[in-house]
Amino acid sequence: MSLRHALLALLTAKPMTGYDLAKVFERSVDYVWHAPHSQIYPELRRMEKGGLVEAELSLRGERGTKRTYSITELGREEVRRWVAAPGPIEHSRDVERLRSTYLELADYADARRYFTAHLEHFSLWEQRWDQHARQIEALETPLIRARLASEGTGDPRAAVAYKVHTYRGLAAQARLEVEWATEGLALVDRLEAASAVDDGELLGGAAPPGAARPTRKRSRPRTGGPR
Amino acid sequence: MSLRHALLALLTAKPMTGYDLAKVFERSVDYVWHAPHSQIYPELRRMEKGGLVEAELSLRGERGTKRTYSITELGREEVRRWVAAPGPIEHSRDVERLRSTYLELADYADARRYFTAHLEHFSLWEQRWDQHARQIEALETPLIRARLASEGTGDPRAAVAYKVHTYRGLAAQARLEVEWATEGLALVDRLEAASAVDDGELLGGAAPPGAARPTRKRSRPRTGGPR
DNA sequence: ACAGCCATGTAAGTCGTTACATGATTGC
DNA sequence: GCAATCATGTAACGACTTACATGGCTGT
Repeated sequence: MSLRHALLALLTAKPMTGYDLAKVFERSVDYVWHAPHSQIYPELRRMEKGGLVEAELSLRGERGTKRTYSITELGREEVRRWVAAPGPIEHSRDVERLRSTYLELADYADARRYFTAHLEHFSLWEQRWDQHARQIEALETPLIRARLASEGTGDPRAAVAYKVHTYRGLAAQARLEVEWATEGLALVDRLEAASAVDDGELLGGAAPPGAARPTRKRSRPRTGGPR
Repeated sequence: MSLRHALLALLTAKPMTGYDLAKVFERSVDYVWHAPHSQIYPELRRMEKGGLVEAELSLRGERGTKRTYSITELGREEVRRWVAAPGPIEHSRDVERLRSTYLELADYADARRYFTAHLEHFSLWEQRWDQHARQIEALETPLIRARLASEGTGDPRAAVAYKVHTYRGLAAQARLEVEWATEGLALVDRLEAASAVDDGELLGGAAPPGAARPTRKRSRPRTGGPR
């Protein structure tokens, strides 16, 4: 139920509509979680029923109603409880690592594409997270300003410090991913070079000495890339 | 559909039963993904229907049937396609970071508990992943031996190298998490010290000069920890 | 005989993705 | 008038969790 707590946490800063919240999730700034509006609207309704949030209605045209949600005291308690209750940490489930475990099934060109895409993705995110950390530190985002202006949300210096620490942590993670991908590219180079040497030896007629190395078998010809 | 590909990738090493596969996922070794048997058995059936795997049946008692699955050529193609096709990297969705963003809602003792639990969790995993990388490098796990003995699975040196690189990457990630949590603990100390100083000043009667600092308001008394 | 592991499943429910669907307001 | 953005929903489907349920084999 993390979506619920993410929404409650955001609403401690200021009242927002479902649309606002979806924006924060989707295209913005507060990037540690993600959810589409199709998940957000029903969840807000459920939370309203549960008394965790309250909606202020305003009409738009004949039929449209805009619902601006604020967190209730019950909601505040719930989010406090959630932050303070650690609970066991979830299992890692990382598609990219899963894929990289089996890169030997692809050819060198594909492996390079894989690591290159990884590198580009995470160097983009490193920048985003790092910049976001700096913006929060400088109190430049609307959300952190709203949060500091709001009452009953704990020590404001702590609010800033924890967020900065979180986003810097994410940036450091991304930096590590970039390093890992760079090393991955170097690894592909080494593997390809080693394989080329073997082929040379084989062409030269001399089998590698002593090695009980299993047959290297290409189950089908490579489709692209020089070798 | 990563479960499907994880299963297919494991079956490239050797034929296994659902139980074997669940073991690999749950309590073992190949830890980059996780799935319970309740997810594995139906998925194997679906893959069998789709012709990606084949089951060899053996009877156990009157009614029991053991199904040992092997990957088919179609399955091999599917897993190769999956490894070679990068596809966009998924959004990060990290409950722990989400929580740490809002630690100001908890008290200092809870924040310390949070970072301590994080630290312990990831230092355990760092060891596991690092050890696993070393075991694969030394060809000590049954699975990597089976894989090297099997045919048509690409360059065996690459198979080892990519796995080692993956698990070392995971270990490095875990190491970073440990550092992050350690810094987090230091941060809590600093925040608490700063807050104690403020209280001292306030008790001494002198308001801090010039600062347009928002009111620090404790919405309810802290429940634990010295201050 | 009993414990522990081997072995396979079903069911209910939640969470999340993707696509479908509608309409209002604002600025050019 | 049109495009972009504001604003809110539903539906179908797939992924994942947790609990329930059953029975065989092996060693002590």
